[in-house]
Amino acid sequence: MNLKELAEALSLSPTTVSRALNGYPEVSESTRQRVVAAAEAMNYRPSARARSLALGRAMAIAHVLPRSQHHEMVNPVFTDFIAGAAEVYHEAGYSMVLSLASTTDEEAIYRDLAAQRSVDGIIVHAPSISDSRIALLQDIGLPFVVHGRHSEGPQDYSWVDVNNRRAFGRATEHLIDLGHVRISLINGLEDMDFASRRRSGYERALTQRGIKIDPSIMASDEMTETYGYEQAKRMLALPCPPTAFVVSSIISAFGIRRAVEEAGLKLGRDVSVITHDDDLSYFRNDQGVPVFTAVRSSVREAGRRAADILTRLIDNDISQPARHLLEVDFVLGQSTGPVPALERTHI
Amino acid sequence: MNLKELAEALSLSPTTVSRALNGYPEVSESTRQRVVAAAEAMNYRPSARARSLALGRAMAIAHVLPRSQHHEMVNPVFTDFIAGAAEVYHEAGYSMVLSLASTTDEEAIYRDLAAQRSVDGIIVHAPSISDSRIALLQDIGLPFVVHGRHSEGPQDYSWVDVNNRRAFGRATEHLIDLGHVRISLINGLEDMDFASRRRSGYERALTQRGIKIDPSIMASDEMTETYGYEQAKRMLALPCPPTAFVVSSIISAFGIRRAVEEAGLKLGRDVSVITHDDDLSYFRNDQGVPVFTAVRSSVREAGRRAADILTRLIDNDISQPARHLLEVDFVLGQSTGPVPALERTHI
DNA sequence: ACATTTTCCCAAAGCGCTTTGAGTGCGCGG
DNA sequence: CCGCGCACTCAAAGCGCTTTGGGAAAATGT
Repeated sequence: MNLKELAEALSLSPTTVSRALNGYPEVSESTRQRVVAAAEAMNYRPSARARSLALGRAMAIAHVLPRSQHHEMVNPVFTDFIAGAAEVYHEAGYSMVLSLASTTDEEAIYRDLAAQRSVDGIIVHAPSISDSRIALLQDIGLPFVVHGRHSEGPQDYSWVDVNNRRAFGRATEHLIDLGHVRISLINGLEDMDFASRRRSGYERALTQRGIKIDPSIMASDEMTETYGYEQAKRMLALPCPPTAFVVSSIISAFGIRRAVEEAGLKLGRDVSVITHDDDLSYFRNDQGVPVFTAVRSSVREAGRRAADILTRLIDNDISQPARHLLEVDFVLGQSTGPVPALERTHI
Repeated sequence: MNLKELAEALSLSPTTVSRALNGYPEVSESTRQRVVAAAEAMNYRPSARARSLALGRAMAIAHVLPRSQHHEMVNPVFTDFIAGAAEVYHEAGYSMVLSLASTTDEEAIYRDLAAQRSVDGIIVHAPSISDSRIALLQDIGLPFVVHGRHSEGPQDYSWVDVNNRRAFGRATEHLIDLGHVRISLINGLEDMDFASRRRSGYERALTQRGIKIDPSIMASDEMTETYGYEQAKRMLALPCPPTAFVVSSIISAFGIRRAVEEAGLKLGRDVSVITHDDDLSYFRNDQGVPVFTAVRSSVREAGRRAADILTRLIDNDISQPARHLLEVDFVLGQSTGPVPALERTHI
């Protein structure tokens, strides 16, 4: 069923039918209703391909997810980010196309997307510290919004990010307030911008309070459960083990929890943990007293914001780049407590 | 840069350029190379929209993810499934479009996708026991592959599924072999087909070994960490608590682990757990001796298989519906052991 | 030398929609 | 009764590509 057939069935011209369906004033209300009813009855939908060809708009937005070459994994926070973004797209009539990119063919993928004109805009995920994609996209001239930021390179672009530096600063300070000195950082991959900001917040807090930064209790990798476990296990076996951990992901925090308990210690008493909490739908940390003390920021909300900005950018509702810095909630859970008395003497 | 401009730049007709780029034999090798080189140099890519309009193929595949109304959550196993599927699509030149559907507008979404001809095929996720989408899609006539199956309704469709019944039968039998009698089932949502099959495997094993099925130690819900925790906590407080759990998701298994340890018990000694393990990239359960004894089947592999079947279906490489039943690996981990002596006398 | 393939290239139509520019038929005032 | 504006409707062009059906030049056969 295409427009022409529908028009014939109605004894109208395609022009009139098209105008009727798109609500143009040139067509009388009575025929408009007739057309709409017929379209409904015959289950007619305009072909998205033809429509977007004529309109010059794809009504689609691409999400390019980097696939880490180490574990070939896709970061699970994307499900929630995407769920948030999808709400906005659905509302605005956009569809979402997903590309997984190994860092090698990434540039080619962006160029293709732009040259093929198959999408109207792009959401950039997981920017690294000096991410070449941003300059590339500016060069290409396709609207885009970054989930996160990059520290080095052009700054006049739209992004939605968490105040990572402050969040990890606060987390670290809180642990210091509780008397902890040996505070470990279990962070994401070193070249990710968010990881670098978190480390900077952590280091600044330590330095300000006169605590020396100790690389032997800092780690950086893909944030899996196993990673958290292994690092915690290793560090707890050190001659002078950490009494607290600041962690970049609740998933790794679970791994730390496992290592702590395996060592016969108790979370919140013998060892404290503060984690970043993306408020993942399948890892809610908000029932009663949360399991983990956490700095929390909903990644789903970030998805909504990013999608909202991007659709506006495409519609030319806004011309200036929009930045959105989300502050975290500091939620007190069961995983933190004062440094054990025994340790205090250690200092 | 479009085809016409490129053709003009080369002093050739659009026809010839198109044929050259698509490797038709009617154009001489020398001009073909000239065209390809120019296209490369001028960074020309055919417009996907125009191409698919002319070709009648969208070169796109839709994944429709149901969004549960309870928690508005998107099942995190999708990231891995999608990662697997994306590998195949990339190879075959397809792009992937994602739709999140609340169960209410689901039917409309499928009809739209079909009528708009914006995709060439669909992957159906998370089928319920009698899933109306399958009959709907057959009716519409769009190629599709189901990740999972449905038990009631038409059977002549393509699917990729895990042998859930056997997997959970084996898991349950293993626990019985270890002397367990009070075996709990922590399952997914009741109306999901996979959950029903798993329950059936569990119940059959119990029945065959003469153990009564006890609904008070069976639960069914969205498989979050919290859910596992809460159910385990509740059940461990029963007058006659379970000594073992069969669990549908490693995420919930972590919740159970938390409840077990909070109760001062030890996994694998006091309480046994066997979980289904999708081999998620961020929850690897395969380092050294796995944390959990598990029935494992890579959901990423399932994604690859489903995508492979779908692309073949679209290309008419296969005409018959293809079914693919994946068997699980039974991996022995640290979370299982013989029933505690104390409990044995309980029987 | 001419007829006949073969090789290479092109003009034009068509995919299904939107949109421009141009009619129709109607009621209205003069 | 005529001409004008208004309210509707339509034919046709265009979006950027593929593909059909030729056609001219070059290569081959006799």
